[in-house]
Amino acid sequence: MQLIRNEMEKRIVCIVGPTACHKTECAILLAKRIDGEIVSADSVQVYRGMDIGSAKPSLEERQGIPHHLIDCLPIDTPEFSVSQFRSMAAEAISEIHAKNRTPILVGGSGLYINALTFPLEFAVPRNDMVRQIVSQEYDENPEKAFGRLRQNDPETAARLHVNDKKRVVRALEVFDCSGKPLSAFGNDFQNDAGSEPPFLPLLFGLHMERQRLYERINLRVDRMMKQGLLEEAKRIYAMPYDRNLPAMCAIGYRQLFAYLDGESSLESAVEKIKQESRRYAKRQLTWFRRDQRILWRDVTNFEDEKERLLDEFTEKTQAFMKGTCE
RNA sequence: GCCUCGGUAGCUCAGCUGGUAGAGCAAGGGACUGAAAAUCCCUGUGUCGGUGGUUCAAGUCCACUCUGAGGCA
Repeated sequence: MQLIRNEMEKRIVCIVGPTACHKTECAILLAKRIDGEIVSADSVQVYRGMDIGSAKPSLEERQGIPHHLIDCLPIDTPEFSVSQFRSMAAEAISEIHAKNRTPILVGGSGLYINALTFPLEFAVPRNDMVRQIVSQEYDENPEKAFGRLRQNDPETAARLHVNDKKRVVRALEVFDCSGKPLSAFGNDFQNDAGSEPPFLPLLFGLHMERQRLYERINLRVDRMMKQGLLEEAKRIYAMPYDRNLPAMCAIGYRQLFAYLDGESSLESAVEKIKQESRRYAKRQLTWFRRDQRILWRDVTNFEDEKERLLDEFTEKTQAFMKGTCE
């Protein structure tokens, strides 16, 4: 009995997909129908002050539905990462469960979704000192550094490319800190090794015709500019933040900072934002496409079909939460 | 009407004296384990404007033709 109860408490609904694909609206509509609360899985919406560029839903758009993991960090947070996201999101989800409501995890940061739905360990915390040493080692001779990885962690080396500095350095950092290869931590989200994931997800994926998606992205960027994205970027630009902070690299802001630096025209910065957003959407699709758990729905004609779509999502969610699905 | 220079990948263009075409950008696909809106890898067949001709062989030479830009009358 206790077992079943715990099982129930681990269930969450997820809505994933590329940027500008109606995830936000869909999640809010679903939340209203099933008495849910929304947990954002978005690596930029966590930052306060990055509202327009990260496409945060306004209070009005949220329609009274509680949103978690939005606006919970200042921009100059140097070390926010997946594992912190996971513990904060896990806490939010538990609170929602405790209220007997349904958590709806929605967002486009694929790794964040996986951190909550696959048994990833993140066992070895980041170590800046070691990372710096290894990074230097890599800069001096990438081939040699990669050779050392191949020797100590052939499995991870086989997965990575020499040029992928971030990952090669991180893998060596893990080895140097723990004495164990990264691959020995045995968490693999392609075919999990049998250990328990933090939560049991029902995954809905939204997609649409590529051309339509790109149109929507372009239009949304234009709308953001009208809503004052430049002013928002200026406000952040005026602060003495380190340009290498994760938040400062976000699409929309980075390109406008380049404009404010005098490196490009405003027009070309806006074009760049659109292009980078389109490429981002493509990468998101690549990420989510390989996830066999996702139930995909075409939302090319979202406006016409949303009632029917929501009916289906509602029904599937209710069955899933009761445990009669699967 | 005449002269000149163009028309080659989605775009901008290379292609020497004939041997069935290649760069940049765009685009597409993939990877992803404490930076993930980040980071990295892979991918170039296209009526060489059209028709005919010369040639063993034509993007390349010739003729005609369509079309764009500029110049001269």
